[in-house]
Amino acid sequence: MAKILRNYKNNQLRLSNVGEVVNLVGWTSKIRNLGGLIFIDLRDRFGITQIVCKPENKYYSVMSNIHNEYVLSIEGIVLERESKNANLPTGDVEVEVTKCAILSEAVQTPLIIADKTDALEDVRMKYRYLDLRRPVMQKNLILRHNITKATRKVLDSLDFIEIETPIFGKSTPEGARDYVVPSRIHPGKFYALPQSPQIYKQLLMVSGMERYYQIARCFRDEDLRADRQMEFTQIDLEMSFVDEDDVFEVIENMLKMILKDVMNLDLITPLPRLSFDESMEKYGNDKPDTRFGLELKNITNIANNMDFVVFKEAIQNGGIVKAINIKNGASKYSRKHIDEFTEQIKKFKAKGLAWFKYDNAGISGGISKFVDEKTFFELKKYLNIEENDLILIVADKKNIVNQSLAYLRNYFGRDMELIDENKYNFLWIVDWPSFEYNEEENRYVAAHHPFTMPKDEWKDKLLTDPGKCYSKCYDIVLNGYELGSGSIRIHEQSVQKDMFKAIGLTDEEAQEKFGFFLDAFKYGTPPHGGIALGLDRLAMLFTHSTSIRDVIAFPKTANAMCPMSEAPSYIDDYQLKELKIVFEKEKE
RNA sequence: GGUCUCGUGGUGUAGUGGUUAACAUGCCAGUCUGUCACACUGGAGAUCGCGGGUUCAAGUCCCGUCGAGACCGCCA
Repeated sequence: MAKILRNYKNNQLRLSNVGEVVNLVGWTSKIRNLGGLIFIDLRDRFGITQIVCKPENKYYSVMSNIHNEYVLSIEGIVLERESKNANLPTGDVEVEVTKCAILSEAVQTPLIIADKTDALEDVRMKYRYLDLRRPVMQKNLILRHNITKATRKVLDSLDFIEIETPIFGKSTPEGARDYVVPSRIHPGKFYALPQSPQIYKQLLMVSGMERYYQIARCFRDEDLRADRQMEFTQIDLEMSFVDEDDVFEVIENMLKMILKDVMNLDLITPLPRLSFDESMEKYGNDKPDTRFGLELKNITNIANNMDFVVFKEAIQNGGIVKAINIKNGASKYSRKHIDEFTEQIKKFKAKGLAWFKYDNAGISGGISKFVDEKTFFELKKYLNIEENDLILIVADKKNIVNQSLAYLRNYFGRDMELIDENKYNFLWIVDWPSFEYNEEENRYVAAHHPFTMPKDEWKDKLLTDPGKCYSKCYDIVLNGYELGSGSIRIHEQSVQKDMFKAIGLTDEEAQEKFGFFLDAFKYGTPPHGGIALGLDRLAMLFTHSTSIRDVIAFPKTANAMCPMSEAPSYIDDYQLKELKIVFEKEKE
C-alpha cells in the first residue's frame, strides 16, 4: 500500500489555509447527501473537517456510496464555506475532494458514535473500542494523560525519581483481599498482586532513594463500585527526611500544577485542613464535600431535655442526637418525600428520621408535638431556624447518626442545588485516631496501617492509652471523594514494637507477618512518609463523570467482568495440570 | 454475602392479562445543489434475556435462573 498522506489534523484548517491542497484521514462521522451535493464530516482524534463533493466531481459516485464509520483518506482543496458553522473550529472552511480512497468499510455500529450515545453501559462495555471513538471518551482519556504528564513534570522538578515496583509480590496479611497468581515453578504457591506498592516504596527509602514516585497499578479483590475498580491507578510517592507538612507542600504544589496544566485553574494553597474529629462532627464522615454548608449540628443536650422517648432512649444507650436544617425545605418536601428519606437511611441501620417544619404559623409535622416552646427557642437559635425550614433529626449510635445524616446532607446538597459544579474543593483531613476498637475481635486494630507514626505527643502512650492516640496520618479529599491517603511511617524500632503490642501482636507474630520488611529497618532507616492519590478518581472528578469507568479505557463491570473479552474465563485442563491446581468437585 | 431497580427491533424507550407489539433514533432505498441534529417519501428490522408455572389467553401476574446497574457489608 502506498504511504498514506496526512498533512493536517481535522481540527486545524482555517480561513488562512484557503486554496491549499491538503491530505486528511479519518472516520466518516456524518453524511449529509443533498442529492446534488454531498457533505461528509470527517472525524479524527482531533476534530471534524467538512468534506464536500459536487456532482461533476469524478469521485462523486465513490463518495455517494460511503457509509458511517468508513475510514477515508482524502485529498482536496480548502475552500471558504458559503454558509459557516460557528460551532466548529474548522467551521469557516471545507475541503473539496480531489481524491478519495476508502481505507476501510464499516457495518452498522451497535451504538451511535457521538457524545450523546443512546446506548447503556453494558453495550458500551461490550463494544468498548467503539465507545472510545466517541469524542467525549477520547477527551476523558486525553485529560487523564494530561494529569500524568503534569504529575511527572512537577515531581521530576522536585527531585523525585520514577521507579517501577513488582506486580508479582508476596501476599500481605492485612488489608484488602489479594488477587493471587499461581506459580508454575512452585506448585501450590502463589504470587499476590500489589494492593499498593506500600512495602516496596518504604524499602526504597531504606535504600536511600529519598524521593520516589510511580504511576502505580494496584489490585484489590473486593467488590466494585462506581468509584472502585478491581485494578486502579495511584499516583504513589514516598519521601525521606520529612514530616507531615513537607508531604502536604509537595502534594499542594503538584495539584496546583495539575490544575493549572489540565484545567487552567488556579488552586489556592495551602489547602484547608480539618481534623478527623471535626470532620465527623460537622459532616458525619471523613470525606466531606465542602462545596456547600448544611453542616450537622449536635443537639444531644437539647434533645435530652425533651419529653420524647425515642431521643431519651438513644441517649441512654450511649447514642447521640444530630440535626440538619434544610433551608426552604419545608414547602419542597412532602410527608411522602420524608418517608422516602427515612427508608433510605435504614440501610445504615437508622431506626427512624425525626422531623418538623417551621413557617410563620409555627412548627408542624413529625415530632412537633414533642417540641415545647423552650426547646424550640433553643433549637431555633442553635440551628438558625427560619421561615420555611425543614429540620431532620437522627438519634442513634454515633456512627449510625453520622452515616445517615452524611448521606442526607449529600442528597440535599444535590437536590437543593447547593453545589457549584465548577468548584474543586481540596482539603486535608488530619489528626486521625491511631486505632479503632474492633468489638468482634475485642481488640484495637490499626486505623490506617500498623506502620503509621503516632503524633509526637502520643508516641510513648501507645500502650497506656491507645484509644486516645492520634497519628501522623492524612487523607486528601476532593468534592466528597477520598482522593488520597498517606502517613508518616514509623522508622524507630521501639515505637514499632509498641505499636505491634498495642494491636495485640507478639514479636514472633510480627516477625512472621512482616519479616523481611521489619528486618530492613534495622540497618539505618530515614524518617519518611508518603501518600497515594487515586488517579482514576481525580480524572473522574475533573471530567464530571459519574463513574471511574468513564476515565478508564477498558474497565470491568460491577460484577468484575469484561463484557468485551469475557474475562475472567475458564482455562484449559492442561494449564490447570501444569499449575497443579485441582478443583474439588462441587457437592450438591 | 445482602437489599433495591432494570432486561421489549441495531440502539434507547412506551406498552390497563385480550387485534397485526407502538414511538424515537440508527440502518436500507428513493427525491433533493449549501447542509451541518439537512429535509421529505417509502422499506427492512423483535422467537419481548432464558426456563418453568397460573390462565381460555402472558411482553404484562407468580417462581426460578442468567445478565446489567446502584447501594449496604467489604475496601488496613
